[in-house]
Amino acid sequence: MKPTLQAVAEAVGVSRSTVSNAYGRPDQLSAELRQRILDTARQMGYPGPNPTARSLRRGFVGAIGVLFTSRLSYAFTDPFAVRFLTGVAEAAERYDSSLLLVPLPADRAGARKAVENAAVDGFCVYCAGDEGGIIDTIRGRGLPFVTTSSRPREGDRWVGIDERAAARSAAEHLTGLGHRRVALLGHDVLPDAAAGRLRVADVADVPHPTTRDRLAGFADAFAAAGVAWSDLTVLSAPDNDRAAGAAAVHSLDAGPESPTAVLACSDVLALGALDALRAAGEVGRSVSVTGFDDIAEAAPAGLTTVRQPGEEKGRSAAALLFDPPADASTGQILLSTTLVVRTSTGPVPRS
Amino acid sequence: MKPTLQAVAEAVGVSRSTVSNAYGRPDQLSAELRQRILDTARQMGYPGPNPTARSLRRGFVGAIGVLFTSRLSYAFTDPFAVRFLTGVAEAAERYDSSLLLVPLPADRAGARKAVENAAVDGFCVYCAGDEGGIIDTIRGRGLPFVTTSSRPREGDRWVGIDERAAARSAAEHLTGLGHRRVALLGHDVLPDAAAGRLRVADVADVPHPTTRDRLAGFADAFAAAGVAWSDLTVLSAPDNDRAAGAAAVHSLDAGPESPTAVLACSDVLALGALDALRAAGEVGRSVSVTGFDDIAEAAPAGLTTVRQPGEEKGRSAAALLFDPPADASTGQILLSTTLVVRTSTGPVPRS
DNA sequence: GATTCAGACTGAATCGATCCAGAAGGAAGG
DNA sequence: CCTTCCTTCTGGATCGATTCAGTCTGAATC
Repeated sequence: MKPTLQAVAEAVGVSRSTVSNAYGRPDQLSAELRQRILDTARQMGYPGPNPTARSLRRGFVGAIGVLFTSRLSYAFTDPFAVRFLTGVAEAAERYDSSLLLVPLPADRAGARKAVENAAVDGFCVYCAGDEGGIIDTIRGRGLPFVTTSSRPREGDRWVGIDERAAARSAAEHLTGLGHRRVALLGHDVLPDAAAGRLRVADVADVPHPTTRDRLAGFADAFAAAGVAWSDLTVLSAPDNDRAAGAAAVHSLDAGPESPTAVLACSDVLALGALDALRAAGEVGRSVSVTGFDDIAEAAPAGLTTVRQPGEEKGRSAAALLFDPPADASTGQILLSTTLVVRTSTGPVPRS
Repeated sequence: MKPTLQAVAEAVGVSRSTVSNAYGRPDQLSAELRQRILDTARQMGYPGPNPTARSLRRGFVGAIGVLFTSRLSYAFTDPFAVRFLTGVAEAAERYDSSLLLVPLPADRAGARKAVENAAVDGFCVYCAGDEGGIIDTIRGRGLPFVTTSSRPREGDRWVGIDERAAARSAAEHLTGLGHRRVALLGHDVLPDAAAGRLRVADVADVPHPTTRDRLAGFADAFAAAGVAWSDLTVLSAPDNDRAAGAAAVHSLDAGPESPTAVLACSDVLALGALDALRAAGEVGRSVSVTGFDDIAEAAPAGLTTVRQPGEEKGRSAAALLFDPPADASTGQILLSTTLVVRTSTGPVPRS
């Protein structure tokens, strides 16, 4: 068993307070005594104050929690999530804080427990529409938190983009090129829905807020161009990855009535769409594709997409947690987006 | 202030133990009383047992630490490190444990402190040759740990590959194709060395164990083919990323005596090498390139490389931590590697 | 010589739970 | 009726530190 601070105190013949001070407040004791304490401590194999006990007494932990809506191990496979995490990590480094990644079990009760048991000073929540009442659980613990969901509650700290306007800009690019018959591709557009083509009565029915907002933004542009929501094809992918995007686009049957463009809610889905179109022989961009995020793979693939600052998002979220704005109304950071036009989009081919 | 367990106990009129049991050991009290306790707790806004206090008393935390040799935010930019982390996360999910990512300050003392202050039950150390005495600090705390460095100490838990043999296989592929004049490309080959071409008297001088072993493996194959270490060109990149790899290869001057192949110690460096060669107009693989790791970008780029199982490495490391082998001698897991031949390598062009 | 003051160190209270030996009460067994 | 045995609940010890109000000592000030 490792010795405790108490044991060191006894060995040196001083009080516990003094040993504690030797570690945490060097100015509270003479240099010689401090050295003597540290020496015997080392010699006894005392590893320094127990972090847990210290946290308990001090009332703070020195770590912030990061919560992902999806399974934790999936989060790492999503390039944009990784960029977010990179930003959070940068901030954590600067503030000398650790990052606690908390896996959330799929069941509501389990997720709740996981959040309640996390020893942290606050939370960064990545892209949750408060599925499973996570946010409420955090609030219940009285811990500060920052979300990146589309719908911040009044007074909550938040960092994000104008999802709807950003999506609209991509769609307007396509309407400008003459596209009217298009497919919208999102992840889990409707709950429990099969993959592939879907009938969605109303955009408001889409449960995931980010997907909903982006689809709505797409729809805005097409409405302005005279295309009704009901005339848009909606494709759903069961996962937010390349393969699922490809599979969804495969479900479209080719033909004179098939879409001239695919607007995806994320780059990974868009890249999948490109894969599928290439496999189907639709070379030379007979079908335009747009993505969202501008991940690293987008540029080499020539994907036209909406760029949002991933690392910046993470950095800002963490910063908002570490030094909270004096005025609560300053707690919402809106980041800007840019449409990046590459080769994956072009005018409607005359058939 | 949030109420404590004590406050709930008083409100219900029972002892603290009973409230504690209501949360942690439902079988220790009647169902009705338990319900009554839980109800008043909820109503009082009691968020459940304080995780830190619980950890202190119980003596375990429910989180494992993950340590990276490099800056934490850099780790996320390295695709192979992310795959490792994905594997660790998978295991953590299965074992209901959280992951504490601890940023290590650059200075030795700071790094030591960071490790000492981490509230965890054990550590996974990614790719450290015990820089800064990290391993010793962990050992000093008496915590279990798993390393992935090339040189495990007797009895330490470890998961990794035979770096030297794996590297040798890549080099043998090239000697088989007739290459004799080649460049070896690694990250920080010598301490404080300038980027680019380097004189390395002996492979043993390379400080980073992984780089050292891989370079040694390359050298083995060439030695067998009659090429001495001193006849090999060594290139050093200041960072382990694509840009640095490209820059290092740029420093080679073209000419009849220039290398016919570049053997990189990682895929990102190799991809950078390809970038540089392409930029220099060396199209049609007049220069062969090999990488190491087989990250996702390797296949689309046609990069010949040594595949090592990234997620598996993380998964095994975490598993080794969560359920330690009964027999200490079983604590070393050697994963296998495969040479994946793609289009980036070919026979020496006849000039 | 009395007073003040700074520096060095101590001790008890505290952080918020969990654990364990044991008490109280009632049911079952002989 | 007395034992034995459960079930249910209690109280105090404990986990390993930090904090803060003091105490003590010796030097400086007037």
